[in-house]
Amino acid sequence: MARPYSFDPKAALEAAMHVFWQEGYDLASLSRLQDAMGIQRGSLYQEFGSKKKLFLKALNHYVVHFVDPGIELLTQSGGSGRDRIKRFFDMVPTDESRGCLLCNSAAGVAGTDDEVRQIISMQLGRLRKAFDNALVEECEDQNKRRSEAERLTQLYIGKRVEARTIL
Amino acid sequence: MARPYSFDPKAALEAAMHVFWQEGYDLASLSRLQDAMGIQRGSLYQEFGSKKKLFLKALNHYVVHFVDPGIELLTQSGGSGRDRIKRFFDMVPTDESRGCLLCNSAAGVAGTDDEVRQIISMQLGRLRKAFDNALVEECEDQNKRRSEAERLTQLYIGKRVEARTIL
DNA sequence: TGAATTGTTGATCAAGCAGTCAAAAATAGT
DNA sequence: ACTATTTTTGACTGCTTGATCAACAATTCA
Repeated sequence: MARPYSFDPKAALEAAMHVFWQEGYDLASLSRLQDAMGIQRGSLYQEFGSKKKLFLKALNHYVVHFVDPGIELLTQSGGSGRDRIKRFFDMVPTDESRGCLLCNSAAGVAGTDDEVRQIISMQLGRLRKAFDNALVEECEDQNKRRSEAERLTQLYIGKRVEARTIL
Repeated sequence: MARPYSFDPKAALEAAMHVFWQEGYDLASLSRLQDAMGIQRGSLYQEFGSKKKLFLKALNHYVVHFVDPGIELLTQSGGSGRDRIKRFFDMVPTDESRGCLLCNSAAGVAGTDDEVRQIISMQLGRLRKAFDNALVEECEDQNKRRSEAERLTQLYIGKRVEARTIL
């Protein structure tokens, strides 16, 4: 027995994700966010608590929708490991001038917020592990495999950050 | 016939560079900058014009001191190309939690400021060209060389951005 | 010494920020 | 229709931001 929601929290979160993706954490103002989300200030705070909490949920939304599919591709068993890695990099957009929210946040807000830093570190760790998994067939040396997975992770980050510099 | 400077502009610029490096363009407030530079607001504006102009000069200072030496190493003729590339990557710090100002700016302010974007793009282009130059002996195919130079540039960016996520 | 010139200072400005809150609106149960 | 409960609204708060400016200090040249 209460007033029902007039907005879809998932849709609002997605809109917030795009603002953070486009403008970065610092430049994404509450005014800009509430405009994009189509809700008022109070509703935003009632639903999400704070700007940082909203960002963390938006980041999680991004991971689920844009990182997990890649990790799944690397982890599932269709084709050889090298093949899956090739398909992964074929999927990486090079014309997305916003880059990758995870990588942008690594180079940005992760430097001043320890909680964000840990989350980014953990998510990049998942990607590294997925690369490692895809290399398991062709490389038995655990150390070589680890360092190759590391290289591939860095290559992914580099590709997406560099994409931001070419309009 | 006028009052002389009471501060060293080069030293002030270097201090500003470190603030931008540590905190990023947006979070580097004028108050924080003038504290680090040891000068007052008015002097800062008289000498550097605006926050953005100060940043551009600080970025240039960074390039001269931290990027150019690497480019020189890749370009000069000591040892084989592969050897110079190996030495280049041996020099890349992996424990610098601030990462690289150029890469941080690519993932950050380059997204909202076109002039910055172009400068970063140009500087990364210099690095790519230096890699290409170092590959000239061992690879005659111009296309393969270009794409390998691109890979190495992306690897550099990835290494330095990833370094920011591990304390 | 005094006038001219330039650097330095710190108070001040409007604008924008993240976050709060009391009042209004919309529902469900009685 | 009335009450209880929850959401929504937008004005408001105190604070920080980048930038400006008039008064003041330090120097050079005459």
